[in-house]
Amino acid sequence: MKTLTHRQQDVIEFIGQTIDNAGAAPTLREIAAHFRFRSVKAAADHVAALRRKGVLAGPPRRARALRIVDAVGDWATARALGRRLARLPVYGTIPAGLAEDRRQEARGCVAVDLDTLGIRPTPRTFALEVRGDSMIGRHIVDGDLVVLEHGKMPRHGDVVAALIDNESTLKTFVQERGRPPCLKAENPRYPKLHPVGELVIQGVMVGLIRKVKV
Amino acid sequence: MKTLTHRQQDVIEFIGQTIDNAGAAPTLREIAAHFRFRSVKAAADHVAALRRKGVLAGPPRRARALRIVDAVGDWATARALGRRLARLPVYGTIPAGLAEDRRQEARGCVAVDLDTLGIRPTPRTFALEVRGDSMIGRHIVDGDLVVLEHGKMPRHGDVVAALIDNESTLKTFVQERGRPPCLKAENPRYPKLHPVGELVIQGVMVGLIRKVKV
DNA sequence: CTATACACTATACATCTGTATAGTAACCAT
DNA sequence: ATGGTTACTATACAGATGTATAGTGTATAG
Repeated sequence: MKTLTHRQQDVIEFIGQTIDNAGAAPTLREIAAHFRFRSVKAAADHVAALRRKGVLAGPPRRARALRIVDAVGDWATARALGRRLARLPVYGTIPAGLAEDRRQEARGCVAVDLDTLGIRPTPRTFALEVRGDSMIGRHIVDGDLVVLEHGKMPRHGDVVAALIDNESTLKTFVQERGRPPCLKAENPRYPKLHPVGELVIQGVMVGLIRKVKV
Repeated sequence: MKTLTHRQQDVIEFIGQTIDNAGAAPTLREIAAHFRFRSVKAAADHVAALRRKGVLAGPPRRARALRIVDAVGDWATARALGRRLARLPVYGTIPAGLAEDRRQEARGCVAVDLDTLGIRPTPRTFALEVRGDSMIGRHIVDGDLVVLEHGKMPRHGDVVAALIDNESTLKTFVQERGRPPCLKAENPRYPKLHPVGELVIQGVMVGLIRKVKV
């Protein structure tokens, strides 16, 4: 990675501070005003250079859309940006397609501390309210809120949400060598195996939230 | 606090998600596009209403400068999305006194959506990282984060944190009529009963957060 | 019935914002 | 000396953006 000049470090530090304080990146003119540039181009040049060096990102031509790339390096700005929260849609049952319009079928929302759950804020992350005790063997009980990530490759032993008979159910993903993958319910009272072929894996479990009834 | 309409909750939820995903608040036209408004004014009206109700802030006439009034502050109740969030201290083991100095011994912090967990934001609410499987019978496993409320009266069957041999352990609170209350471990491999008399109940479980190792 | 809040459509406008062109000046390596 | 990078000034412009005016329809409360 290319190193940043002193001036460039100043600029990216100001951008980071503005993001932390104001919640949004500064405009080029705000950068220019802060450093008393008489020309916006000076700020634009700096931002362009920082983009070129890979420490700034974001779509072009968009106001306040600058994002600081979390870089590892000497200059990495020590930004203590608190905890990152994501607001995930909660489903009672996941609609079949899991397309764009997820929000409309969502039952509500849950704010999740990403650092605590150790997950990245994928737009395809969602929560599912568990019904029944088919996963009691994995200590997932009725009423639990399971956080799932869509589009992730399930591995052997992962808990997944699958669409069975037009209903979302939690199952354990079983993949033994030389055999086709199956789904297993973690409760002796439930049918043990389902073929995976015709099924749709809607998400892989990454976390769980339980509310204790008081 | 004025309540938000359903539509307003949708709008602020979208704003929050955009901030989380893109790093910057959406413009009025982006909001309008997302909800398929044919007029920007619809989005402007919603934002104005959310500003009036105190859940949105930020300087006017500035692009992407919307901020959701932060709820993750200290113990002061605030709201994001009409949701109240609290930042709870996490302990590996609860210090004996459970006095003021909790933050210093705290291992970390977890932001919790109070509405999801259905708890009130008591300053005496905290989290405990579970070690061992003494509560496996209640489907609490090693590594789980148990949210507890201090000072609450435990009732029969509640899961409580108790100080035993200078260590915090989770137990089930047992109170049968005509007998003194006891503590019970939910694992046959553990001693079943403890007298309550000399013990200190440090908190009553109100919620649980599980992180799935990936 | 009237008034008020809500949820919009349609159009317009001043300003904000990113980007561009055309330079100046200092420094550094070849 | 020559070309390249850095660090700016000055001016300009198209499109993005917040805000405003005018109006429609639908609830809900007094």
